[in-house]
Amino acid sequence: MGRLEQSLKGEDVAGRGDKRARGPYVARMPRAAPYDREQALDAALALFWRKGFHATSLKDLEAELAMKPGSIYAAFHSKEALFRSVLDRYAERMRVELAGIAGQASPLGALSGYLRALGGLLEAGGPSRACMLVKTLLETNADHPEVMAAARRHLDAVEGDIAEIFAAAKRAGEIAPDADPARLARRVQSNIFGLKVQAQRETSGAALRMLAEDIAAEVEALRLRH
Amino acid sequence: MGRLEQSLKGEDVAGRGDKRARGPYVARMPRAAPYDREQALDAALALFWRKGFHATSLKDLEAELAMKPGSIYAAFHSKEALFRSVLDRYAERMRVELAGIAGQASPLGALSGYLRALGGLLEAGGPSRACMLVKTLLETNADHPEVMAAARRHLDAVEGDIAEIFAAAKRAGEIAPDADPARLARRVQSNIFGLKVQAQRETSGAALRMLAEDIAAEVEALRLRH
DNA sequence: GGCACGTTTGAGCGATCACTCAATGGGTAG
DNA sequence: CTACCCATTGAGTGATCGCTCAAACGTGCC
Repeated sequence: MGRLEQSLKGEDVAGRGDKRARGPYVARMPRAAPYDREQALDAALALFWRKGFHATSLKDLEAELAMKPGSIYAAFHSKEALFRSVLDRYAERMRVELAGIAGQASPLGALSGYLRALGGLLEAGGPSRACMLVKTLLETNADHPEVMAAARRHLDAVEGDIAEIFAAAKRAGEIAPDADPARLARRVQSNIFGLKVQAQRETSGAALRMLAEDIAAEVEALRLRH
Repeated sequence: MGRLEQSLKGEDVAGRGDKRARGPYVARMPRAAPYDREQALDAALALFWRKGFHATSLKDLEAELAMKPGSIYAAFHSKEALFRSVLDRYAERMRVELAGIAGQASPLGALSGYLRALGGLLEAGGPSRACMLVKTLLETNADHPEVMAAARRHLDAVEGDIAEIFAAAKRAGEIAPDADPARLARRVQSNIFGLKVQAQRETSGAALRMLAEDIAAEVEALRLRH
């Protein structure tokens, strides 16, 4: 189990009470948590994704999570740690999407379909059009090395997932046997980066759909003719 | 003269002394400014480009510009106004680069050469590998609407400049007469966005060069065969 | 009911934020 | 040289930052 999944499983279900050392384990039902950790993380995700790390204050989080500062710190340790948990959550969801593509009968077709669907990004509601990993990569500097490292690690993992799609396409005989999945993956990932930045500009939906169409066509062009 | 150029000319050369209303103009040589405005703007550009708007504090600026807070406010009015001046400066320099391409005998060749050269981004020193306009677009929210609007406006202008390159290529007979410069421009701009984000990840220089090669080849593929 | 336990609370901590203004001092005109 | 003018100074403004902790409180066990 990778670090990513591990942290997503939720570093002990109710992560509080880890400040003082405790005696031997006593079977006792602790008080039911009056907040829903999953729900709180989702709320934090929406907030951080929309506003970014620096522009999100604890006051914002208190309001969005409906938690007092003490509770937030007991549950998540610090603003930065909460952000990292949220970033893990975001990356994991993105990876689940991509893992579904590699499993399809036609990985290449599924990928181009996924890319074409990104053309509708402006219509889809959500905290932000841009990729949270990219936003984090661009706004983070040496002052928060662990956040930056986490973003890079997640981007590497996503790139690997895309490479796996191409590997599957190769196994299915959809693309040339000598194709380089890693290189193709980097190219596709760059295309997604670029498209999502364009979506953040809020240009016309038509322009975005054309762009997605171009990108999807580029992937389809890899398909071998029989 | 566009707003961009106007603001770059430097909203009155020594922008101070505009606080109190003055009497009729008196010909008098003011004291020579003990700081160099151009140099200060360059220093601010490097700092803001590297750290972003939110993560750059006035204290950082005081150190980098070697100016005291009062002087900074007298010269640039506010942190946000200084940032906008700096963003204008950045965009103008980018546009100068692009304008040089459209003027070449082979605009298409010059463009693909420019793109291929982006493969060396990791070796080139500089405040950041990523595009400052994109960084600003992604980190800015409704709290700073004018900054966000400025970033969008500059990105539109840059896209227009790239479209002009394709228009020039069309006039030179390099690409198909029915090619759509606007669509091609958006595609190339997205490619640049994606590549610069990849550069910010600090992946290997070899991978970046391959990516730049792929992007340049895509542009060259538009060339008509004779 | 009463005790023990641990979570939640929220006022408030010191630090830092963007920013101001009375005082300073260097330069020019006469 | 003296007088004046204005750009520069930098200590200090109130607000907000991320964060803490003693007190209040709800829950399960006896």
